[in-house]
Amino acid sequence: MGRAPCCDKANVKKGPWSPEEDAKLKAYIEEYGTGGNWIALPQKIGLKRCGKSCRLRWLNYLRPNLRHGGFSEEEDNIICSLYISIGSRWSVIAAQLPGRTDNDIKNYWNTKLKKKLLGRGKNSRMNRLSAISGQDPKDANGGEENNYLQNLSSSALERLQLHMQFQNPFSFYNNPAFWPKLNPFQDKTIQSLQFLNASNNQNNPIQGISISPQQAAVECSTISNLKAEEHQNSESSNFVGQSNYKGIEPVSGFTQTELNYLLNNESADCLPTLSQNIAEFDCFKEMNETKDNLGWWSNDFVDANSASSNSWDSATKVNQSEELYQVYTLGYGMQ
DNA sequence: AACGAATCCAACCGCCGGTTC
DNA sequence: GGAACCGGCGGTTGGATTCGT
Repeated sequence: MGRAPCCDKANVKKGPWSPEEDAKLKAYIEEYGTGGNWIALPQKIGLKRCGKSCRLRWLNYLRPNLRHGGFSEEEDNIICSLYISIGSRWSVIAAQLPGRTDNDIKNYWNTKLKKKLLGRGKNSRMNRLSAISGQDPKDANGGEENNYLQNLSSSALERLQLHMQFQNPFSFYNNPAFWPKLNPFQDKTIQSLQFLNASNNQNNPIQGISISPQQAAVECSTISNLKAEEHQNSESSNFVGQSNYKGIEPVSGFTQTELNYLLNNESADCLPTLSQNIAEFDCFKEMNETKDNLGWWSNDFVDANSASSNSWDSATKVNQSEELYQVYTLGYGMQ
């Protein structure tokens, strides 16, 4: 049996709100509150609107103390940092920015901040390729890479790209207590890695691999429940302080200086590791060009997932880890 | 000035989890 | 216990606006 619609869609108005509708809704809520029932609200007021639409209008536009546009650099940093840490949980991010709505932040990220952030890295790569080859940067970045990108969800890709710009000292594979029980997906990864190892020249082991296939598979797996719970438990305690967002220490480990560099073109001279990584920044550079370093994967993968996993249900975990598995296997030509 | 492309953002959609009955 | 209901959320859409040629 299907779910009953929240309203009679044939008799509700859709589209932009008129000033009269806004005034009615605002006046009623300010005087009587929502009454704990958005669905019944439009009928009480005499609005031909869906209750959900009323709720959205109130929350995103009419309620007091809202700010629109004009995001500060500090807010940019917070949004960026939180996005990298917890993903597209806009309501959580909005909770750290007084006066901002999740919708506003989501739009701001999608239209401006994302481009600002990822554009930097992309340009760095393009410029580097251009300098090396003398080619037009647009041509230097082959179509094959674009095919990889098309196979990824934007969220997974963005966050992976951002994570790749930094070295994270947290070593997942050095902490067996965090290793989850293997599931079929992980077994698949193991098999792929074993195949990869077997097909590689035994005398030419992949340089720099410091982990076993089992360990790599663990890293490519869904993040362990332990890490998820750990983060979930720590999440609320992180978001405390004089202002709402003071005290946040994102799981990604971005420092203020690093974020300033990414967002505001500040100097990276004082960031040897960062500047090195930025200069080489591209999602699949290491995969495509060297196949010799899995170090970034272990840390970044684990970190990206652990940070966002606290809201995953089991199906989502599988899907997201599958996405990252795609990153992994596509990059190494396993598929 | 005119047109198409790109961008912005308000609003909608559908899913999920919690609550109520 | 489970169906119905509701609020909340993130993803997506499409109209309006701005930009580039």
